[in-house]
Amino acid sequence: MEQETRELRRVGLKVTHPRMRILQIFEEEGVQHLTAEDVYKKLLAEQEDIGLATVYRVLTQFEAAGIVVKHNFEGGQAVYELDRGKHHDHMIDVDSGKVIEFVSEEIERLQHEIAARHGYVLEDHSLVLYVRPKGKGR
Amino acid sequence: MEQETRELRRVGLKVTHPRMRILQIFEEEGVQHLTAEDVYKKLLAEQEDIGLATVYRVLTQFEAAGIVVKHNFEGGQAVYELDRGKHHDHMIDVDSGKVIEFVSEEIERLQHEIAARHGYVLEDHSLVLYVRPKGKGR
DNA sequence: TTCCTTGCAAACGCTTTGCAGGAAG
DNA sequence: CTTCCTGCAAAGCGTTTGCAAGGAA
Repeated sequence: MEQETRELRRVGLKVTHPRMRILQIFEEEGVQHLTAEDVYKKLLAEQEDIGLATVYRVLTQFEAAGIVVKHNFEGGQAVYELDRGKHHDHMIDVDSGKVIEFVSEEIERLQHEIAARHGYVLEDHSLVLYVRPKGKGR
Repeated sequence: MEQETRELRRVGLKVTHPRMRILQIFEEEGVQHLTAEDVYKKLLAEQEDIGLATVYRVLTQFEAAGIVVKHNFEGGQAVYELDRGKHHDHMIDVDSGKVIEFVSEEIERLQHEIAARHGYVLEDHSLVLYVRPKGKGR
């Protein structure tokens, strides 16, 4: 409560009920990757009367403020996760839809190298591995 | 003409005018990455009376047939390119929107390694580097 | 003749926006 | 009290689909 209030003030957003509740949802244990609709449904389940449009607006503001990171994985819906500061890429289990995070300094390094080799500076990147549990053939 | 006809027959699609023209557009010199709308506009410019819905349908069929590969880069529109057999990833110049292709055996290898380390088999992946010309600060 | 394919317009799914009332500072 | 925020409904955008007419094999 205190923490969320400070976080919102820090990024210059008014401390409103919808923003507090949405921020809290992302800070719950075990919550990692949520679509706008996931957030909306969680709010409904908690008897909150917050519109889907507001969820989108708040998530967009959170993204601009660096509170949250947005990912455009395959399949329409964008996914959001709290920005905990440490960069990582994602692996998606195509059977279960589960999202696994990973970090590879080696790949990060190679990316910069490749960009440089072509006369560019790496600004950002998107890497997603689509995987299947070992042994469960297609 | 002959070539396209064979290609369509090979994948079991009837040889129709829209399919021929769309395939030809992708085989033009210098053409690499096109959105459905890019294709549609090129057809219009050539006085072809082919609907946008048909372009989408044909591209979807081409993708299923392995004639074309679809990419979901940032920003709404999907991008298609001819599948020339050799896998590669993409680098996007965020200033000009230019798309550059590259291959890194090293990164490919690391991806398999990372998936394996987590008990998975790599089925597919998506890697896009967002870059800016060296020396042109943000 | 028999499917497959096409163009059109309508429908779709996700996201954004205009507006008027309501809350935060 | 002023400005920002919200819910609602409508609009937007890229893509898909139902339908009846038209074309390939």
